[in-house]
Amino acid sequence: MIPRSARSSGAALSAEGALRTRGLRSTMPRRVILDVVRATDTHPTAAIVFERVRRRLPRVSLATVYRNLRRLAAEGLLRERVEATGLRFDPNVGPHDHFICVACGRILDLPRREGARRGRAALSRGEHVRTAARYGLEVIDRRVELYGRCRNCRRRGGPVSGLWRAT
Amino acid sequence: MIPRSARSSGAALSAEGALRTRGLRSTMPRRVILDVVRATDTHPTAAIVFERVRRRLPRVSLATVYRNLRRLAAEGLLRERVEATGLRFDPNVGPHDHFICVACGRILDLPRREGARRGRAALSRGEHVRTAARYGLEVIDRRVELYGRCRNCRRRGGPVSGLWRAT
DNA sequence: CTTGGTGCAAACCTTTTGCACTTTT
DNA sequence: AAAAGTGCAAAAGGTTTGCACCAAG
Repeated sequence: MIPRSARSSGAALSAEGALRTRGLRSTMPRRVILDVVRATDTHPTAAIVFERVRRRLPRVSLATVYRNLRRLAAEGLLRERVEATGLRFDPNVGPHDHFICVACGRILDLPRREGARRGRAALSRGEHVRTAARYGLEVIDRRVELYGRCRNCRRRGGPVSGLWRAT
Repeated sequence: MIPRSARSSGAALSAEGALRTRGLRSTMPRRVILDVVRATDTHPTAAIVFERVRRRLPRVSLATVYRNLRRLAAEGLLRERVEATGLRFDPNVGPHDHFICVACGRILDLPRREGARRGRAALSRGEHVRTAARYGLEVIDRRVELYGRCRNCRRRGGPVSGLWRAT
């Protein structure tokens, strides 16, 4: 949905380099964890990341995976998202929204309408921000999720699965 | 933010009546649980609901509170929301968005721009839906959360607390 | 050598489940 | 009387923490 090349701001840097810029020690588990999430476009859970990291480093512990995912998110190298199924991690740290297919469960990244512009100014427009401003609220960030059916599921007329719990 | 009178569609009905309309048995714990959440505008967790229900019915169990909150949400009498801190329950089942103050943690309901209209048609407009349509996605519902500082916190210049984990 | 990171196991918390008993219809 | 709901206790996730050992700067 979002061109791969633009997905992760700073993804141009190797894991090694990205860690350096944040003053984080470059340990083997940490590098692999970051690499694994970056190779992803499905917002993996900690368990999924753990499983994949283990293929490369059979001795890592789940605790290490959690500690690092949290840390990497805190440093802005990943984005953390709370889902009904648990925590998920997104290598795309730029501004974008999500579409969740209620038939197949897939999560798609959606570009922001104002995505072309940069910084705080990008948020000065848009209906939500205007609505909030009317109440004296200062908007810093936002989270938008659309629920529906993706192109494939529409085509094959897939039903809305039980996966769709209220948002 | 949203007038109390319009907060819960169907809130005009007593808990008793609301349960009837869904074919749910009207048991004492169930009525009190619904009443407690309805008396709320802070999206309480199950634990909070449990504590308040217990003041009126000292013998209820946490399991009963969970079972009923879930059931009431499934029947559309409450709305269930997944937060970092756990499940939260919202008596406002009409379409609305949320504003979360990153300084004090308060959650405010925001009316939808198209709130005046009704049904599926209400969603046919808006930037997100248009964006999604461009990708062949059919939008059924959406969840919007704005993060920022509320009027009070702006006034007293409160800092953005550590409460603000990435969304 | 010092600081920070790691593995392991145990602890934690929130949510769910099995079962015998009670209440609603 | 049948069906649905309840309390209790135990189980089940998913995530965090304490601690002794190890590695990076």
